[in-house]
Amino acid sequence: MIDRYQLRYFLAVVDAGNFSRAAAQVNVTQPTLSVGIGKLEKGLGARLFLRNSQRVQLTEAGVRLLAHARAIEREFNDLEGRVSQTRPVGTLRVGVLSTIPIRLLSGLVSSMRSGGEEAIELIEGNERDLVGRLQRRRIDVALTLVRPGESRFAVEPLFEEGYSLAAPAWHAYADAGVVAGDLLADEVMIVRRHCELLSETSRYFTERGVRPHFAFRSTNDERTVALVKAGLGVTVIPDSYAEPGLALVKLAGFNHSRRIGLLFASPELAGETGPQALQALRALASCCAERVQKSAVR
Amino acid sequence: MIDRYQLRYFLAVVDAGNFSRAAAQVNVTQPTLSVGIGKLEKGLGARLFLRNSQRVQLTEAGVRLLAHARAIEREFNDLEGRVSQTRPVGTLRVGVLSTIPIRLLSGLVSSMRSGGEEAIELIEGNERDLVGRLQRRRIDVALTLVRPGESRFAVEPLFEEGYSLAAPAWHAYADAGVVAGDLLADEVMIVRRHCELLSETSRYFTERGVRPHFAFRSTNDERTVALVKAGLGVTVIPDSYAEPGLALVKLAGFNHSRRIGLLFASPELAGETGPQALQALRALASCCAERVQKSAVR
DNA sequence: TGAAGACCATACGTTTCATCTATGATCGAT
DNA sequence: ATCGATCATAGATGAAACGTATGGTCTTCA
Repeated sequence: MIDRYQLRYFLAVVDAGNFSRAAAQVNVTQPTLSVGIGKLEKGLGARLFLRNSQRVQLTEAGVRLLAHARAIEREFNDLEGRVSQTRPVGTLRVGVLSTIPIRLLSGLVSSMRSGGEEAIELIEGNERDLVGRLQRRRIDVALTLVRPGESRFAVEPLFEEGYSLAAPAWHAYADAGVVAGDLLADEVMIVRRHCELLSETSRYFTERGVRPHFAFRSTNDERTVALVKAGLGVTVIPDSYAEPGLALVKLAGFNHSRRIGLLFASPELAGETGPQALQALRALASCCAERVQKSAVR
Repeated sequence: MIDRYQLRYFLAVVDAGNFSRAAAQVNVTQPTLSVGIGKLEKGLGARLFLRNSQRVQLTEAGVRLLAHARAIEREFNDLEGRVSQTRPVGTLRVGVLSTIPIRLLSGLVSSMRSGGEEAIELIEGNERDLVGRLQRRRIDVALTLVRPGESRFAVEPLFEEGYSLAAPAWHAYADAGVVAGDLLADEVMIVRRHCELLSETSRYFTERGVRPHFAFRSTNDERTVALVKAGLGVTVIPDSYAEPGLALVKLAGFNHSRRIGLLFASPELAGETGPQALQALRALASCCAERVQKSAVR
């Protein structure tokens, strides 16, 4: 049965003119889009594109599909816009990367609660998820990773941070500052399954001949931190998770960092316009400034 | 993101008036439909049904969704009907249960090839799949399981068959006729993963204290038969898979059978109307008659 | 009032499949 | 020839759709 995502892929190819750009447009990789179009074609029993070199061209069946596909996508978007519970005006919908500690947002939330009648709504998700929501205007702003070449959205960078090995404060390496990866062969580890650097982290250790035992795998960083403090094991985690009782130690040769910032659904929001938006931005900014300061002091 | 299947569930509930009947209508279980509706509601951020006892009632958001959902489903159906490659008129689209041996269909195909200008098109699928295609008129007739209370489609029963243990012809039990399940403790087995009786089969053996070693798991019955004949192991399979070199032995106490027949997308097809349909039916019927005969001789 | 039945929700395990990474094939251009 | 651009294919993985089992809440009826 034909599914929605296949139509989105199809429309993206029509818009973009080739598979690779289309894949970027819908935030998937090129092979993913390729098999998606393949499934659609098989499902319909008709080729949709002529894959000449240098250009894809709609077949007759493709042209026929196009009208339907556009109609369906428009209707879906309508639906998502209109059926949802009408939120109070002045509500800022903020997407939050799920690998960002909620502690960073407490300040924002409380300042909004005390600061007037504007409301705020938080939506968690991974990077792809959030970008998708931004594109479809389901959120107004996202607190997420900022990639170097970001061109789809207006950006306001907030801070950059590294990753460290997190261990309980009483751990042998707690005060070391830096530790070499290959010394960690006997450490029990905890896997943060949704970490942006999951594959890089595992490569880092395997390259150093370390095959750690994993005591826990979770997508909940707050739980992970609690278990690290309790002594179950150690983990690799962004520096902003620093908190009392948790020691953060740099891993020698693990030189990754991430840039966190705000992505805006519409460029106008990025300016100084919109009282509630402005207020929220300021709150976030000050909040992050604090954090960076703490981290430096650490 | 809202997906097509969720809208189908939603429409089914609106049509059927309660979740259980709706689930039957879209060929899923009630819990499956329940969580599907739940996802849709969470995705929209609004309740769609008031679950009063005895009746579900549309909320305001539900009413708003209804129009969009109907429009989208209509458009999807249109699309599937119109965009597909126009097949030559007179083509009979036959759905075939994937656990039915293709050998049964060879006769049909060759008789169609020699029998005039009518064409035939075969579509494989499991039971749910085929029922879905029938309902959406993507196939004209399905050669599949016939359930006792079938009321959605016109039915033409063809034959009933049991299941047997399939072993190579030189196997110790090959000429036994019947064998007790608990004697098979040391047999290597092959799992037919899409078998309708997979869970019943595994229960049959566990109840008799048999925990077989599985040498192969496949969804391809022709490969399975080939491997059984080659001596890799034994398997439980419908009797119609009988062929030279393969011994079929009844399992004592394993008294399951399946009824195979034709389900028709439209009642008119079930009659004597339609020259090419008629011809195809006769071919199938005679084909199956042959098979039953062979099986009796076995 | 208590047992039974109809109905929906939840928990948990399994399987499917959308997606990823890695790699190959094809074609133009330099 | 080689490189870069493009799409296809293969294999692995993780998310989620789905089924089975079960529990809770009504209504009905003895």
